[in-house]
Amino acid sequence: MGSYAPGEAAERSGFSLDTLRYYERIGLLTSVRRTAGGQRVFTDDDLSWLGILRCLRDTGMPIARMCRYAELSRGGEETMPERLALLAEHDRAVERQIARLRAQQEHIREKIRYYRTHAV
Amino acid sequence: MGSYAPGEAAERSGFSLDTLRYYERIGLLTSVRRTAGGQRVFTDDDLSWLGILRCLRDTGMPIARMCRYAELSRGGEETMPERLALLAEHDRAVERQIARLRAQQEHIREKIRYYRTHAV
DNA sequence: CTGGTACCTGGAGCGCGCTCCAGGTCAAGC
DNA sequence: GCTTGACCTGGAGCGCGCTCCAGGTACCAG
Repeated sequence: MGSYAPGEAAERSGFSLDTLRYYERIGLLTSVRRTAGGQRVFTDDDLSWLGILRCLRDTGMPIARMCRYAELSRGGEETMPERLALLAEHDRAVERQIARLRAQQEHIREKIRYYRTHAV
Repeated sequence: MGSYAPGEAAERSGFSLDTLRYYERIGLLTSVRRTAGGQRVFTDDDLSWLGILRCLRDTGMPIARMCRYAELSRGGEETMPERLALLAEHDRAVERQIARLRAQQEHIREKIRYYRTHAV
C-alpha cells in the first residue's frame, strides 16, 4: 500500500500504460509524482482517482467532461456545487441510457420470440 | 404509405442521408430500389429493417456484426438458428451492459451522497 | 559493473462510424 | 423550357479515445 510503479498501477486500475500517460497529458491525472530519474510513482490516492475515472468512462462520460470534473476537483471547496451538479446530471444521463437499453432490449426479445415461434 | 424519398426515409428512420448511403455501401441495406433516374426509393420494409438496425446499433452492436446479421437475413430459412443465436447472444451482452451501468451508477450516487453530506 | 527489463518522451497512426465535399443529375412547379 | 432543390457518386476527412513507435534512460538483480 502507498506507492506503485506504473506497471502495477496499470494492472490495478485496468488502464493501459499508454492510457495512463495519455490521461496525464490531457490533464485528467495531474498529481502523479516522479522519482529523481523521472519515473512515475502512483499513490493510493491516484488509484482511487483512477477508479472514479473508470466509473465515469464506463458509463459513457466524454473525456472533455471528465477533464472539466478534474479541473473542478483541483479547485477548492467552492467548486463543490458544480461538481455535484455535474455528477447529478451524469447520473440522469446514465438513467436515460439504461432506460433506452431496456426498451431496445425488449424489441430484440420480441424478435427472438418471433424467430422461436415461426422458425423450425 | 409504401414508398418514401431518401429525405423522408432519413427523417423517419432517424439516420442521416449519408448514413443511409453508407449502410448501403457496406451491405447493411441491400433491397433499396431506384427510380429510372437512379434516385433511391424506400419501402415500408426498408424502414422496418432500418428500425432493427437502429435497435441493434443503439444497444452497441458493432457494425461488422450487424453486417453478419444482414447477410444471414438475406439467406434462407436455414439461417434461422444462427440469426436466433446471434440475437440471443446480443441480448445477453445488453444484459451485461445494463448490469455494469447499474453498478457504476451506484458508485456515482455514493459520490453524490458524499458531496451532499460533506459539503456546504 | 553489467545486463535486462521497465519506463521515459514526443509524435505519428489507427479503428470505428460516420460526415463532408466536388462536381454532376433528376424531377416537380411555374 | 427553366429553375430550384433534392439527390447522385466516389473518395477524402473527421472526432474520439486511445495505441504504437523510435530512440533513449532508469533501476534492480546478480
